[in-house]
Amino acid sequence: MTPEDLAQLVLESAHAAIASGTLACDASAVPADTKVDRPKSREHGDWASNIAMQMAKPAGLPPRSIAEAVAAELRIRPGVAQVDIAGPGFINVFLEAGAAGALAQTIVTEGSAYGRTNSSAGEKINLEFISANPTGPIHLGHTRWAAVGDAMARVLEAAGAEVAREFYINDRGAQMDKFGASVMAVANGQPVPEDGYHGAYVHDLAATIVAADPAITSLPDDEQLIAFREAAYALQLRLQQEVLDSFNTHFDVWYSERTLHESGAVERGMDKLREHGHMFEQDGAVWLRTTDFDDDKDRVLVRSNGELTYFASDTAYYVDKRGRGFDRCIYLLGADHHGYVNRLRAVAACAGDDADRNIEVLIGQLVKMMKGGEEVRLSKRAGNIITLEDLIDEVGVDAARYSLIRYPVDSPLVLDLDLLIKRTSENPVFYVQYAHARISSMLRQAMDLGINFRTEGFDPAELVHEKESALLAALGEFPRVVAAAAQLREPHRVARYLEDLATDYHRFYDACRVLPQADEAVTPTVVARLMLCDATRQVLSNGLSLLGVSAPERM
RNA sequence: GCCCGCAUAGCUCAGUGGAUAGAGCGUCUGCCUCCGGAGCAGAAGGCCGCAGGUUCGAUCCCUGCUGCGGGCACCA
Repeated sequence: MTPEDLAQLVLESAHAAIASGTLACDASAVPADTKVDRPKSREHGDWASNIAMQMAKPAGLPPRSIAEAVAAELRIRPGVAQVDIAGPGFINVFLEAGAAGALAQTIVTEGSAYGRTNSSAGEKINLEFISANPTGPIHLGHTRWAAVGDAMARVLEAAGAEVAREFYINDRGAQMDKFGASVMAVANGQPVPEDGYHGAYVHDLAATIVAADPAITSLPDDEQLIAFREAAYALQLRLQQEVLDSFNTHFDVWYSERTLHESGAVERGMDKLREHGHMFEQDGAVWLRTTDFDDDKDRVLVRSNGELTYFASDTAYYVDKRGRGFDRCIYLLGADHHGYVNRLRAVAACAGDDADRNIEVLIGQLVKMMKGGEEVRLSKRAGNIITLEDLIDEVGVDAARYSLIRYPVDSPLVLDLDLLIKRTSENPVFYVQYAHARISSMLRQAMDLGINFRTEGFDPAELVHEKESALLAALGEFPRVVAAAAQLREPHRVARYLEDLATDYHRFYDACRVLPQADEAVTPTVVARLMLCDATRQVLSNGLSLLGVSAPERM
């Protein structure tokens, strides 16, 4: 029995108590939905319901008497072993061992599908993250979203949402020219312009480009600038894509700002805004009156010199996303962009959308790296910027992703590189992966011993040990953890859950012998415990997969 | 000045209205003739920043204050 099944029984019981007259109130006092929680202390039961407190006010009855009436109905429901009332009106439920234990087989049968729900079904989400300029490597400022954004997409999909991961390429405007000029200067042995790009990577780009096309430096300056700009753009973009691929972060759409302009999307976006009457002209510029919707000041779309602002592209891009059928456009931005939140929301409102529904801007605080007790400021590769590639080289993909994902994004993050390369319990990713490897090892041995627990008569009622029922309860929570992580846009919940699950497993392992020793027989207990182990392994694997972290069978 | 976020154990941090507020590290004490000790059990350690409010009940929601971080372009 899953916790969701039990919650249904609780609702059923409440309605039954009213129908039979033992609970003297209207059926409308029963909430439409309810859930059961794991009590902090196991002595309180396997699961607890607070439905009596929820109903107290609408029913106009004391919570304890409601609890008594609901409990009486619950007691006669199948799978329920014992029901107690405690404190102000908690209903504590003990499940029959067979009902609780059956979950192990359910999980093994469902396999990688266990944990998937349709709690976010029907949502069509555009998830934009990173969107680094193609003028340099993916750096530390992008890494948090590279991991969290990707995990969020996976979690949303597991909750049934349709998700497009999108990367917006700012390949237009003055910065691109400065980028091209910088590479060109280096290639010609000249100093990089003051306002250009000075990273060491510019030298690598120049060298690669000249090696591929030695004649490039013989072109006239104006042609050469364009040639370098385009070659460097293509090369740098490919490098970004490669490093993100190696980081297990894959995008469905790489959206070029240039194509936005070439396709007429900018004009269409402006038309849409004009249509809703929030555009105006002043001082020779065209403005969007974002102050109609909570922005601090109005924003310029077309400068007095006739050039389109970056903001004009942003608005067009938003309108374009909506035109492609996404009803939720999620933006993942760094804290240094938090000033954009109100203006982006205002854009949605100016386009006639609901800023609370159609657009969501999530802000992540910044990331620092520490090593040897000091902040890391220098990159091996790029000179003055720490790159994602540096981080991967330093600690590996799994440790990097996991440690970036396991914290909520709304507080600043400090990565301790010394800790992340440690293969000890100080490093949570190894703690979780170790549990998976440990179980995998045991299952291999079971196979060597010829124990086929999947086909050998599983009796769920064997799983009666306190540590076994604690583990089962934890396993039962996985689907709702994933659903909550999706709904709240907080993939770190999955990581924290996995750490708790690993702890519950290790406790079980410590208390309960699984495999038969020496010449002992294969008992029903052995079979049942192996099923429980495999169920745990499956959930650890499913959870790690949602984070884009590997689940090793040996380590 | 205005806007956003944060404040929980010595340190790094979980905990989106429920029972005795948790984990890791650090400190102290135990557990491998036995399935992976990369593990487990226990001890010590707290004005959940301060003050009000809402609630049967607040670390959680609201207001004010204090402290810290970030942001306020006809830049990209």
